[in-house]
Amino acid sequence: MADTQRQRLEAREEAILVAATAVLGESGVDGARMAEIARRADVAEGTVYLYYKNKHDLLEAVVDRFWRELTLGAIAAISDNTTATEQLRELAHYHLQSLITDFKLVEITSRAGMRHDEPGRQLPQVREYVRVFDAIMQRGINQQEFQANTPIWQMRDVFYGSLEYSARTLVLRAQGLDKSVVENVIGLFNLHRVDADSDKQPPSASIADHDTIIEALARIESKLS
Amino acid sequence: MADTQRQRLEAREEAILVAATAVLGESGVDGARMAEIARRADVAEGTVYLYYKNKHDLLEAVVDRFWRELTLGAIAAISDNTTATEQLRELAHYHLQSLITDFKLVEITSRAGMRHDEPGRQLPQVREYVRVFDAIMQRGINQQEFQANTPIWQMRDVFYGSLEYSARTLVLRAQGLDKSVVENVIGLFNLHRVDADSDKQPPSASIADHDTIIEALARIESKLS
DNA sequence: CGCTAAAATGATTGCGACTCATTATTAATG
DNA sequence: CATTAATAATGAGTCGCAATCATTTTAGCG
Repeated sequence: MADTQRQRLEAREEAILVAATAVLGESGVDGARMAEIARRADVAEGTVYLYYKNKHDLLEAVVDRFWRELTLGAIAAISDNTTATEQLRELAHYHLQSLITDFKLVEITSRAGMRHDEPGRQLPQVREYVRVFDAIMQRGINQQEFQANTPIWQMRDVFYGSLEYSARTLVLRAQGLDKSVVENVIGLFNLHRVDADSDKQPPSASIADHDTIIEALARIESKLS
Repeated sequence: MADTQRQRLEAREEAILVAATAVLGESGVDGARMAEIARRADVAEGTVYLYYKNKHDLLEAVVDRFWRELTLGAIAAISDNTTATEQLRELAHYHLQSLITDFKLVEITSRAGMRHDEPGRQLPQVREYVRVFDAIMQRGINQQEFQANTPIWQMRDVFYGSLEYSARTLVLRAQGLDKSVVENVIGLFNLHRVDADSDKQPPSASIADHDTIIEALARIESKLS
């Protein structure tokens, strides 16, 4: 049947993509050999080029899929009936965890977006991914949970920038996910609320996380009145 | 004279580095040809390899010099007799401006640090550069201008992460430096302004208890709205 | 000068991405 | 089924470029 034929083609394309993801993850972009990818996908080297124009194209496809799945995961990780702040916390936690787990693919991503003629370029699927943040933030602003005095794009850059740099640090130190990072980043967006109550802010603690608790209590307390 | 000889060698090395910086900036890492670099430095292709082991080595040297100069610029950009907050503002301004101006070299930097075996790796000179932030922040904490409840490395990641992402956005939109970004980032650090009476606090509970508390607080908070 | 070591050269090599003439497979048709 | 056209797959061969190295040039010194 024509249907089976089509499925076989899709299966081949998929096999190549899977093989490419594995090899790129293991060896990095420069270390990855097209011959090795073809071998693992169980196709001839020339066949790869029937499905992907060149190595960079294949790289983009791998990265694209990664972020598409990450987007789905992010949406799934967010509870429906909760505050924007809590959703932001869930997103931050999911994002940081993902970055740490697949940091190599994150690095490869920046590689895929590099074109000497168009600096700073982001892949479409990455742009799609960050919309998750935008949606939460917009809702938080609409419901006056967040203040709208800073443009969303700036908050987005703070959010993703902080988390990526934090992930890099944690990966570098071979630490796992550090929840205090998440709380710290979330805290950045509660700035103004906490500030309003700052006159009764207690002295600092020697342990960083301690303040996280105090701040959460402050937020809760402010909501009760 | 031996002195003249040495100077000639250094001049050659310098010429190669300058040529490499130009070509890499114009064509990107993959687009840059060693032959072109040699040509511009007015040496034979083989000569380049007397000074730099290979292309990646040359790339690292270019990036290394860039960040060394940036470090000097940052130190110069900071006033001596002012508050830590103001110094932070000056640093943020200088950093963002530099990132925008030389964004290509920033992208190339991440490329230079990529090694498939050691993810997240940062070049030594970049590590040196971020010390400028650390010094300011440490002083701010010592003088109780900032609170010490968040580890410096987390603040550093917030600072540089936010600014790099913001720079990317601004470059992408072909906007120039946006001072509101600087103010926004600085604002993040005024969050935890210290109150006059910051004294000792008892150490926190065990990690297990701590996480339980955080999660319980999150649940409670989410139910309040 | 002549001699030696250091420096520079560029033709040559090796590797790996990509091509393309050839072969194999599938679908269509009588 | 046999025949044929169209589509898919192959892998030996091409080509571009980083890196090498046998050869030549230059510098230092008595």
